[in-house]
Amino acid sequence: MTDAKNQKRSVIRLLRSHGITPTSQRVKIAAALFEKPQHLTADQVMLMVNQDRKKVSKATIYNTLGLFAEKGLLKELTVDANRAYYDSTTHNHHHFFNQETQEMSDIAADDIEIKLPEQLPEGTEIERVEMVVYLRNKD
Amino acid sequence: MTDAKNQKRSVIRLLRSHGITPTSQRVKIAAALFEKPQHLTADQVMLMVNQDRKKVSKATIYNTLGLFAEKGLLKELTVDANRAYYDSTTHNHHHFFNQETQEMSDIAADDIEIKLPEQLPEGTEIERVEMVVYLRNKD
DNA sequence: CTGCTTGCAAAGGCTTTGCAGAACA
DNA sequence: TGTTCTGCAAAGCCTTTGCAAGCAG
Repeated sequence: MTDAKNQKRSVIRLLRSHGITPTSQRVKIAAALFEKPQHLTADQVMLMVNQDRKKVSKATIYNTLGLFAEKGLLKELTVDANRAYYDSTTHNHHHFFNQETQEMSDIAADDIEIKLPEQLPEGTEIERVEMVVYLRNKD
Repeated sequence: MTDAKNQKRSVIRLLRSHGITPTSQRVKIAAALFEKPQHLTADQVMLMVNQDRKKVSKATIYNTLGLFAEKGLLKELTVDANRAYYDSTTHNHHHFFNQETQEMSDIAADDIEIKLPEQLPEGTEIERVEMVVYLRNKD
């Protein structure tokens, strides 16, 4: 069996295991996303997925990214007020973001240390912690 | 002299000290913002400022908030993909953000501890660090 | 078959911009 | 008087939504 077919199968398995019906569009999007750890905007996903003849519509890209995030396959990041970024790696970690180049990279878990406050506002609990180190180019 | 007049004078001084020509609209906006530490969206500033007869236009609100942020009077926060928040306190600190209520609050500097990575991506330097603890209501 | 998905285009929310008139220095 | 600022409306960008046609189970 070819590698491509194997990859497709494992993507389908991944979707099913998260309660997502694997349509051809979703499989195509998932294959692009989960190929490697990366941080992508909806537009970038659109470009990756629409290289060939069979196009996936913008609406479906957005709906699918939203669905994947909701089902825990992706993490939506709030690093840039102008557009959403989706992280194909969902384990807990943080980010560098270079605003000049729009490039994001991960901060390895053991390169950072955060001691959170013990006192939270009345009646609340932590949902998640997002830390972003904004960078600029030197000189 | 009245307190209101004194407050107006100090706002004008503040603007001038940051190289901003104090027009009546800017003074009005600044007076609302710097009354106390707070986190406001453009819309909220609009509401605060337009209680009385003399209205400030939406364009001017946006332009002024952008100008204040550029001149270092305000800090623009990226906590919510849907809208920008402006923090009237610019010293370095972090935030709680309750997504259900849209409420933000400060995390006191000594309630938190962050050890940043020593290794930054090639050719970059840190511009700022933004950490947000996203909250949900308990139960 | 019956419901879930897709694609298109239109609508929506926040923010920026072009430009003419008003205010400032 | 020359420059800067304001307000209005229009435009822009990213994202969501309504709906008819298509596909999955």
